[in-house]
Amino acid sequence: MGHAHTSTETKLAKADALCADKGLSLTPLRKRVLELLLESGGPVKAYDLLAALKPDGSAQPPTIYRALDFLTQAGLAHRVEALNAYMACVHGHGDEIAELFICENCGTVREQHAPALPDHTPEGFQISRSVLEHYGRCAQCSNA
Amino acid sequence: MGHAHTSTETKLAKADALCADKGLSLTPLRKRVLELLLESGGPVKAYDLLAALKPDGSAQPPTIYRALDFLTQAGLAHRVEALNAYMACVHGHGDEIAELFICENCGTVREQHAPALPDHTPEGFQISRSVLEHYGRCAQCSNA
DNA sequence: CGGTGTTATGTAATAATATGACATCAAGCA
DNA sequence: TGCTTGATGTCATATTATTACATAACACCG
Repeated sequence: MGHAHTSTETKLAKADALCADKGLSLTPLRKRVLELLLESGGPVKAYDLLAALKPDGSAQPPTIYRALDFLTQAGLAHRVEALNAYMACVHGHGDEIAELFICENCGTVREQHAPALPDHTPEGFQISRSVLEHYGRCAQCSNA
Repeated sequence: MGHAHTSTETKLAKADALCADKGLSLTPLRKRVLELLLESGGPVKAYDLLAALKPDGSAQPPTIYRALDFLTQAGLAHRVEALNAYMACVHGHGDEIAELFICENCGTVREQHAPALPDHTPEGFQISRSVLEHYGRCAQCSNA
């Protein structure tokens, strides 16, 4: 099978399994939002998802924010803080944090695990969530 | 003098010097905003700054956003991405990035330089700005 | 001195992002 | 059946940020 590009369906199936494991319910709505994120392949704005979900404009903001909350809690999506956007997260990071490289020119995002960030945590501080994002220009756009 | 707590005025003077160096102009308005940030000692929301600036409500949003843009460009303040807030940055980080530890309970933020983050930068990616923020509970609040 | 360009600020309007509150619905189960 | 719980629908509104254009301040040059 190689390591090539996993299909959206496969990823959705994985998400199903993962939710089943954790006792979470990946409802049709939530699954559809995840699918939209996967199809996009990059960060997507909440209101764009909302529009994609119901092109007639009939869906209200809480719909999408709730789905996104669920997906981020479940570890199936990240919020890209500095873009106010969201993206699918296919690889379950265990406790490792996601490290994002975001091209300000073309908008592509490269994601990787950030293994073993050196620890400067103040004595006694309990981390619940970490954000590590880099902005700049990707190789393509640097050359242009 | 010890290393104890540097006064706001001292920090403002430093900011003046720093701007002079770089050929930037720390106007009264910008300086006042920096002062407000310094006085607060923590992250402050844009609209709160706006209110503090002109308690009569006469100041408009662009006023504060422009000042904040200037300060962040000048390296005198950071935007705390995941809070949509801003805080003064007294120590000029050279090229090192700021690492923030943000207590979700009491709202305090501890800032440090993040020396030598291990480099996972994709080949050719040019970083212009990095965000490293940790959310959780500080020592005080963990115990409580 | 007057004109001209540049940077900073003022002001009005509106866009973009996000949440609160309450109603409804569907599934599981006492 | 009726109750409880979790999910979704819907309306209203709060919060955060930008666009566009007007004015002011100030240096520079003729």
